[in-house]
Amino acid sequence: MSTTRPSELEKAFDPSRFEDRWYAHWIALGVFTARPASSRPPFSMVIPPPNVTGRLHMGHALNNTLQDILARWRRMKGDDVLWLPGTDHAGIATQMVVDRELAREGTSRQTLGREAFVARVWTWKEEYGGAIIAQLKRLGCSCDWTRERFTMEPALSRAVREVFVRLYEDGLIYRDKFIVNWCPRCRTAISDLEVIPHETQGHLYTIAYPYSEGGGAIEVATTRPETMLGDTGVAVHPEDERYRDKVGRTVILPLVGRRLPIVADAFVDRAFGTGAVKITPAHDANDYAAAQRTGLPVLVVMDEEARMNDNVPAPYRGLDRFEARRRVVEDLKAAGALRSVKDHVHNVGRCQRCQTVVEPYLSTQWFVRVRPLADAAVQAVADGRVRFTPPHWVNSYNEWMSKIHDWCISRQLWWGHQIPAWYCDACGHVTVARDTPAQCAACGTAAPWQDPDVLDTWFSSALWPFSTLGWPESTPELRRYYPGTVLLTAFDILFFWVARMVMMGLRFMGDVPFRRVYITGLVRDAEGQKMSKTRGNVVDPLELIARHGADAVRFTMAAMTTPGGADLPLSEERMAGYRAFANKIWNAARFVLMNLGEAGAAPRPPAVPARDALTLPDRWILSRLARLAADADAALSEFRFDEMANALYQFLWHEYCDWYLEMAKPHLAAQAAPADAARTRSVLLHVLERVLRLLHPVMPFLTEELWQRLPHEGESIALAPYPAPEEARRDDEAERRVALLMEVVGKIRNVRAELNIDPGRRLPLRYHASDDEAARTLAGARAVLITLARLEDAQEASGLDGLGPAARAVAAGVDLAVPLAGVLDVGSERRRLEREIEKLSREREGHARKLGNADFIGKARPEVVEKVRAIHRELDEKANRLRRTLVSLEGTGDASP
RNA sequence: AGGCGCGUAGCUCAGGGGGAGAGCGCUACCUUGACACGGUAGAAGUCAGCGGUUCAAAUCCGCUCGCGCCUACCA
Repeated sequence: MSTTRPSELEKAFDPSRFEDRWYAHWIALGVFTARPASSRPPFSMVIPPPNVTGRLHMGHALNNTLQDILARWRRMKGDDVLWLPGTDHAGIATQMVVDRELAREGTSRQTLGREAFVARVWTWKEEYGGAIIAQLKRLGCSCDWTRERFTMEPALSRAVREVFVRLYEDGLIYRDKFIVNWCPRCRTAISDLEVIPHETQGHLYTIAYPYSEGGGAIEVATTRPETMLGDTGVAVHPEDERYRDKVGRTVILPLVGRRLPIVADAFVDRAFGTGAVKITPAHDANDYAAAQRTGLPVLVVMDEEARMNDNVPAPYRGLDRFEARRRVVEDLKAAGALRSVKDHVHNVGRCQRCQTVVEPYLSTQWFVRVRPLADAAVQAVADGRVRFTPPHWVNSYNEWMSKIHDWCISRQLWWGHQIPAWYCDACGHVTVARDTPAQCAACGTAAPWQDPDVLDTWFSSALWPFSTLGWPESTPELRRYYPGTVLLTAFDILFFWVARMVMMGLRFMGDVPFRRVYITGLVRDAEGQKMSKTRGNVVDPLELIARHGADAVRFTMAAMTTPGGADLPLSEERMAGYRAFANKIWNAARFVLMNLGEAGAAPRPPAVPARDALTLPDRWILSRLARLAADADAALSEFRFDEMANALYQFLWHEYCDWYLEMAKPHLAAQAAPADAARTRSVLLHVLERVLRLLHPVMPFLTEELWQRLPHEGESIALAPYPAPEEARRDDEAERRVALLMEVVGKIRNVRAELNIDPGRRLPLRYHASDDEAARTLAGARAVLITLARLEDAQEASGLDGLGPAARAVAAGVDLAVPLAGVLDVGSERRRLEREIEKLSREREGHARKLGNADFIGKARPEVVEKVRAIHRELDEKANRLRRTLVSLEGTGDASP
């Protein structure tokens, strides 16, 4: 970095000129690198690992901005921050990407074979997989890139295997034949969470199954008539009078001719449909369970792509399930077995990834027995080892945990952690081991074959908080940074990820993976619609960064984050507003630099004098700064990103720029005393330098660029301390007196605007202060008053009668008059005063009512009563003074046109 | 079917027993040597509705009405 500081900034702020440069600077300095050997308190977070195939979307922009704010804030506060980044291998998504690539080349995964395919995926990952990492850097994320992790790298794969083996040995992982959610397009099992229910207009078909011995038929209802080909029974409720005598008899399955027993099982809802249910054990989870209970046989009638297999009559073999449905319905109709077809709205589960209708399918899979893990995870939240913000998410968490089913973790994919189980053809033994076994653990036969399936990507993500720190080794990092301080993510992966990390952390580390979970809402479009490719309303954060700068994007995310965790409707207008804010700061700094004089060349900021040597505005802005420093820090401590952002916005724009800079101007003018100017510069610089530091966690690039141009100590603002509030600078008197000054200026500006007086015209001011503090304030700030209100002079008078035509106003303890001989329109002035009196009276009314209520006087807290009295007194007194003015105005009509 | 959340200015949202707030937008005026990505002044609200508690309710409680979201094996 250059050590020279150009004294003048470009007129407009242009983030593209410096963002990349400062990011490189931070990396070169090692600002983001955690120091496990440091004696500072650790602060740690793991990034929610984005898919290695992923591109940065607004959700990433939101939660990584918030994490970065915390990381930079804690780092400046002196913590040893570890923000650990990385990506996950995204089994299905990545396999699909490479599948497509192969298809374009006219080949396929099957042609290549497994080993070559996996090698090909790695090649793809090396070439394209890191895109999102570069995008996070564009956002300014201060992750420790020296510790970047990937779920498929050897160390993390080892952790996955270790966990699998231990859970298996503890009986918490088992292999079983069960109905799973099967995606016929992805040709793999998926977990309950990956099935998205879609409300769908379908049909309820009622079909007659004739009794074998004749004498009518039993009617059953179904939404999936093609499954009848796999029926092995009919069930009724054991206490259903209608069917009591039918249990034990048999019916003939239409189109197939198979004889099906009628069984009794309490799962049947007597009120639904006909009260009799066809049982298709291999293609429905409830039916499978019922079949297990009643001993009905199980018949699989579809293949892995959901085409009817050879277990169905010849005409249906090879048909896709939906084609089979049409044919079955047609044939049933022709056979006279179809009794009715009714419109029926029901939920159809679709594959989260490809939208294909999920088929409940009987297959052999690996499962995690989650009940014991879930119970422990619920307990950890109940006793406060993990705290949620906002807290209402605990309800959802608990409810999900209480209804949880075993987790199907095997996937019929090639890209992922292959399941460490080996089968022996000789004796049938299953060997589950950390290392590839040379022989069967039971019979010693050589070379058992490994299960071809891989594990759910979320299985490895669940280990992320400790696998990334070196587990199962007890590394210094693991001992120092586990559990994490905070985990920050959106609510949509609360169950997928957060809940599972808590379970695994408790199981394998004996403690929760993080103390605090901060859950954000989802970023939506400006109309509040969820962003999706199909809607075409996806906003690319990188384009926003290009248009407004990373700092404006980040500030928007922070300012829009609500404490209730509500969704964020993204408004580009608002973002443009925050870019304007960045420009405002840029120009405030520009002003300061332009007025620096030789102080600009000093290596460090000049010291600010003690209170006695300061002007009222100096004392005021320093007091406001002290308050801001305390408020911003407190806000971040409570995850109130919005409050922190708004406090900074308010201070910088409306206090520092609107008032302090303006009040400083007369002190910097050529004719001002050198000492006066020097003191003013010291305050200007001091406040700016500190507020840049307070702002740095949200707007890292802009603050670095400006800070480097000011006199400063250190190599980066990212390494500068977060300013502690300077309690000694708190100054209630200065705040009170400047408030009066602002009120007086406001009144005069109001007079000017409402009486349509040329903004450039300098006005005379006469005032009468009825209390000593007000008199001292106005006299002491005469130059300021003249500048801010554009006056020609400001003179105190013992009374304001006899001035002739003058616009009049009142502030707290001060009467104001702007003599306007020859200009004042008495009619306008009268109307203006009447409006003002009216406003004051309306405000006064509510207070008067309270004071007239004996119960209020008697029961309200005394300080409240006193406050209401004071307000009432002030409003009353102001209104009275204006009324007297109004009366005196009646005598002066000379300037009326 | 259960659960959670939300209805405050035109829009997006803070606030949460004691003078209704912010940003953007809107109106009028203004290129004043930091900034027109700017300045000054202003208009704008039955705090969804009804009832209750309280001296006092936008705020606490109950009900109603709207709107979201999550969970669930209704064939």
